Amino acid sequence: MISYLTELNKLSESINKAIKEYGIATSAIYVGEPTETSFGDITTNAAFVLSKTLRKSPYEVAKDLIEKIEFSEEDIAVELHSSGFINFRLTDLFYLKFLNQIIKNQGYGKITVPEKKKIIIEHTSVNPNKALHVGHARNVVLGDTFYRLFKRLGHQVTVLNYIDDTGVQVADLIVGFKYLGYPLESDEKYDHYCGDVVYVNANKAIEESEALKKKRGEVLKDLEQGGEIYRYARPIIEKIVKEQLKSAWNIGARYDLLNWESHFVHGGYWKKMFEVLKEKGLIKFVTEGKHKNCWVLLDKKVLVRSDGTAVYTAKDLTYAAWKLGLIPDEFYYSVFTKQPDGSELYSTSLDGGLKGLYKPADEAYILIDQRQLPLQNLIKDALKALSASKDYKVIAYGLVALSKNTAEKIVKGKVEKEIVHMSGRSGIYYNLDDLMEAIKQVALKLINERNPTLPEKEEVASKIAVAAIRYSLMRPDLDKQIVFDINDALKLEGDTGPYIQYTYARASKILEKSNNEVSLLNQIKLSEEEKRLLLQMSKYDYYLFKAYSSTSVTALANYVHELAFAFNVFYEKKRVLDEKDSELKKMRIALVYAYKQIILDAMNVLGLPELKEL
RNA sequence: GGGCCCGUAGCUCAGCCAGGAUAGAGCGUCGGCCUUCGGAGCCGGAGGCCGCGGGUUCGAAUCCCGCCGGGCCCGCCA
Repeated sequence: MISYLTELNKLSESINKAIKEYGIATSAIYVGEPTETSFGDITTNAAFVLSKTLRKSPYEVAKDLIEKIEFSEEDIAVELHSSGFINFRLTDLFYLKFLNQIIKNQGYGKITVPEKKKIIIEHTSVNPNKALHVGHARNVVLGDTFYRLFKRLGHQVTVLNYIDDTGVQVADLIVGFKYLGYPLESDEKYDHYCGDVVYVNANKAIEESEALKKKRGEVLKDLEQGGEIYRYARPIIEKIVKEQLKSAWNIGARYDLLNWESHFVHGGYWKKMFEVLKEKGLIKFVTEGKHKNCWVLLDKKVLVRSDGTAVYTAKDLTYAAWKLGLIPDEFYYSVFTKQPDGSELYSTSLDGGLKGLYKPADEAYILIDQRQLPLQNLIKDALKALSASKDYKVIAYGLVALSKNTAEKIVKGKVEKEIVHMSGRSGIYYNLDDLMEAIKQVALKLINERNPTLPEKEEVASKIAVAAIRYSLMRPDLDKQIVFDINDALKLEGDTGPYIQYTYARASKILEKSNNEVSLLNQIKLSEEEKRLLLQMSKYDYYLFKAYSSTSVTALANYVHELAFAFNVFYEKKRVLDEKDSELKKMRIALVYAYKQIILDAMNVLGLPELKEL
């Protein structure tokens, strides 16, 4: 394998080896990208770190150290900077080998972690009583992107979606249908109808009526017990889930398994969990104080009330433990539906189907918004105490709120606050399907202006919308709150998903016109733009691993944008097809070919749909 | 009362984890590139006490402490 990362690792090793000759225990030696590209491709601050103990200037140390570092001069050139940084540059020969490798492999090649793991990732998990809004979309996009990343790195990944079909939100909806007379059918998309009309109004009515509150309590109890009302509700819920899935599929997501909360409840999983917790001494029965007669987890959180019923966190904990195989799996599994990517989506079941379909995971990831972090960390601590070898990983992200502007459009009136939080209950949210449609219309308009003869405009516009939505939701750092503004969301220029798709289309067009005549190179002569593009291309694996080890796709998305930018600069400055020098032309075709392979690979990881033309 | 996150250009954000070389993008703005392998592009200009104060250090946007501003969480609820 020839890549930036492999060269970086080799250098890092040999720098550390060279430092050992000084007999100094090293810590925090940086070997990596320099702050500015003009300094080189790889840099190290080793001389600064050593200068303290050696009592010499960084430059003096670097001058000496540089002689001790071993590397292949074929691939790397070294430079000593007057500041004391040692900078390395990849050579033309390195790039020649790198290009040929891609041409031979017809792609970047295998990028595999040293240790393949069984990973479970849970995302989406939206209450099945309404449509997905842009806040849920952040969860779906991040979850699906991590799934794609793990998969790309060679892990065995299972994607779960948890359906809370026994909660209050569903109970509200059922009250609306059963006692408030809302019709069971509608011409509207069903999840929109249920969320926008039935749930919002039912909730309002329930809050205002003690009698309805009592009814809701009965519904809730029946859902838990799997009685008559549960059987009435089940088909309604399934219909909503199917619509929610469509919205998620539309932006490129897929799942392996639906976990129904009712199956955990009716299957008695909490009782099993309770026994495990008791046996390991993680929960204690409290005999006095404010938690008298309750069972408390890790001296922090009540899990069983004084009346003997379990709190919601108990269900969360049970589910988490099940993922890691800490309680036995007694479910049956059956096919719920077929997905657009051709795969089958399974569902848990209590009566009939396959058994033991899913093996416990080594690592279980869950995507949550920041508000749930304290609770999920508690679960993480509890699981750690149950089994040290298993890893429960929480990926928390900032909330998606609405800008004042956008909120005013939804409530159709004045809004005081600069930022408005979405709320399914009060009907303040921007639905994902609506966003898709709005961006699609903008894209369609652009296509009609710029490329009116393009075939399958609708489909192309959809793919542009997917790229725009996914990129904008994965690009900000996880910690950052996103203030969603519809006017900003409709912009398709600059640092966006479509920008990246566009460079792929440009590369595809050139290759198509060259009749795809790509062949291995014997020599190489590179301009600044070409070298810069190749450098970016060689860094692909470096950023994939970085995204995995830091559990963040921000830097990866950023990198892909820079890669696309490097291609655009090359494209502006150098001609490919009308280049007179045949060797140069051959080299540039190879370069474009390699770019296309890598950007496509990257787009697959980020879930940006491929477009040969737009 | 206790805790978490954010604060970098007019706006939206990278960079902070592993301190180091002139703090970078996008949008907007002003100007340039249609003799176009497709302009959803490229090039340039203007625009920064990196929230404030202190500390550590030869060196701080980055680490530590305090404050200010914004968002959020903390029930035997779900």
